[in-house]
Amino acid sequence: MSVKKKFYITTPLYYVNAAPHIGHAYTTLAADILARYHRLKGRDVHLLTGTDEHGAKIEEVAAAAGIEPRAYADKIAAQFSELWKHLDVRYDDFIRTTEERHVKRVQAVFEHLLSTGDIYKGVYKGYYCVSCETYWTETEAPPEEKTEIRRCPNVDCRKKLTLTEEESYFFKLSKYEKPLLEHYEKNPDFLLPRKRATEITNFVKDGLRDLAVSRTKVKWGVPVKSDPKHVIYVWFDALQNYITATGYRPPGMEAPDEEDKSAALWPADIHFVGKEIYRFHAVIWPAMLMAIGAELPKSVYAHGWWTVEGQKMSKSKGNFVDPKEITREYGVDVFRYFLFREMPFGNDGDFSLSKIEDRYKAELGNDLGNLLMRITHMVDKYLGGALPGKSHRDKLTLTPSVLKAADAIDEAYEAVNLQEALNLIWVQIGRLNLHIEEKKPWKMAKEDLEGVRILLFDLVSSLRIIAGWISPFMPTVSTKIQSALGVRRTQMALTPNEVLNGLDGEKIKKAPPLFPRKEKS
RNA sequence: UGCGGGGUAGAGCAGCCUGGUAGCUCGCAAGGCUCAUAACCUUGAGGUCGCAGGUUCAAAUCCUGCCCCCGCACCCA
Repeated sequence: MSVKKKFYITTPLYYVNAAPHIGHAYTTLAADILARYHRLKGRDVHLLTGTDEHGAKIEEVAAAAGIEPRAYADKIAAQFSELWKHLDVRYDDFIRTTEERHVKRVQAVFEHLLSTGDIYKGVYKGYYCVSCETYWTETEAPPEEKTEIRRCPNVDCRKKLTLTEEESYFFKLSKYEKPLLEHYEKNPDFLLPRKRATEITNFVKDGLRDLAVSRTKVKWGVPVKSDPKHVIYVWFDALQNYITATGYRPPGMEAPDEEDKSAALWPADIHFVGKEIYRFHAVIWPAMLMAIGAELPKSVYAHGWWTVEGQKMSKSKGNFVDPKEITREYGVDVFRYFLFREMPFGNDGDFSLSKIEDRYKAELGNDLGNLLMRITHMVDKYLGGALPGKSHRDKLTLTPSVLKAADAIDEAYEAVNLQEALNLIWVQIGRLNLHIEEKKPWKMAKEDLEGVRILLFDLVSSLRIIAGWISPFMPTVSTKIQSALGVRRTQMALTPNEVLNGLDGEKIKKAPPLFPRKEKS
C-alpha cells in the first residue's frame, strides 16, 4: 500500500462574540478551495475549522444577551457550521475550544510547561477598567494632558482606570526570541506571503516580553489544573486547537481518550489567518510549540482584508456583509468565485455589488456560460447530439494544447496564488472561444462534417479539462458543466487519458444557460 | 516620531521577491461573424510605471532620499 501524502490545513478558530460575516467566509473558503484542490491531486487532506469560545468578551456578550456563556457559544457555533454547510465547505473536523478533548490537552500542556519552567508565576501590572474588565498598557492608555488620570481607551467607556496588580502565570516568550528569528531565516516559506515576513521579523527583533497567560478575574475559560482560581488566557488556550484536534497527547497526560493521530497529521502544512491575528500565529504559537517540543507548522499564511464599497467593515458602521445575502442573489459558486478572482490572495481588496455584477455578466455569463452553451448547441445542431468516440483522440489538437496550461495552474494553486489560478484558467476559456471563431464550424458544417465532429469533440474535451480546474472554486458549476458534457462522474482531468476515458460517443443535449442574465429589476 | 501597506492608461488592478519589448479586466472607438445568454472575435486610441538621484549594458522591478494616501481607538477574517 502506498502512503498518500497528507495535507493538513486549518482556518482560525472563529471567536463566537458575533455572527459570521464575509471575512470569516473568505478565510474558510480559501482553505476549502485549497483543500479541494489537494484532494483532487490525491492527497490525504485534513481541513480543520472551529470556534474559539472562552474569555471575558464572551462572558460579557452572553450576559448582555441574558444567557449562559455556554448557551451563547452553542448558538453562534451553530451559525458558523451552518454557514459552512451553506457555502459548500467540506471540513474534516470542527473543534470547539469548550470541548473536553481540547480542554484536557490545554490543561496538560499548561502543567507540563509549569514543570519545565517555561510557565512561571508572577504579578501582572496594568491599568484596569472595571467596566470593561480589561487591562490596558501604558501606551494604550496614556495619561491625559498635564494630569495623571488615565481613561479607558474604549470610546464608549472612557472611565477612569486604576493601576492594578494581579497574580498571573507567565509564559517565557522572551526565551524564544532568538530561536524564532532563526526559524524564520532558515524557513523562508514559514511566513507567507513573503512581504508580511518583515513585519513579524521586526516585531520580534524589537524584543519579546513574557506573556501573561492566566487571569483570575475571568471565570469563563479553562482552569489551571493545579491552581483553579486561575483561568488560562484565551489565546493561549485557543491556539493549541490546531494540535489538540489531532488527538495529540502532551507529555504527562494520562491515558488517552481518543486515538492520537498527531503523528500522521502534525505538523500542519498551512495555517490560514487574517492579517490582524498574524502575530499570534507567527510568534506566540510557534514559541509555544517550541516549548512543548513539537514541530512547527510548515507555513502560516496571512491574507488581506475586505473593505465594503470602499469602506472598512466595522461594528460601529454596521456594514458587515452577510454571505447569505450575496448567495441568495448570485448563488454560492458565484460568491466563491468572486472572492478569489477579485483580489490577489494576500492583498486587501474591495467588495462591491457592482463588481460582482460585472464579473457575473462578463466572465461567468459571457465567457464561460456562453461557451458551454454554444458548444452544446452545435453538437446538437450539427451532429444530432452524437460525439465521436475515443478512436478520434489522435486527431485532437486543442485538447493537448490546453493541457499544457496544467503545470502553470498547478504552480499557482501550490503557491496559494488563487487569483492567478483563475486568471490562467480564464485564459484557456478565452482560447476556446477564439478557437471556435477561427474554425468557423457553421461554415465547416456545410462542406466538412467530419471536421466539425472532430472540432466539437476537441472543444468538449477541452472544456471538460477546464471544468475540472474550476471545481475547487465552483464545485456545483463544475459538476453541471461536466454532466452537460456527458461526464458521468465528476473528476479533475490531469492527463489526456483521463480526459478521454469515459467520453466515448455520448449524446449531448443543449445546455441551458449556466449564469442566466438577470431580469432588470 | 515609530510600524506596516499602497501610489502602474478614464476606472479597478496584476507585474516588483528571481532586472531585459509595460500587461489584464471593464469602459471607449471602428470593424468582423452568426453556433451562442444583444453573445463571440479582430483592430485601435489611451501610460514620463508618485518625484529625484544612484547601481547596471539594461530599472515598474534593486539601493538612497523625498512627496502623497490608507491602517495601527472600539469592533474585526
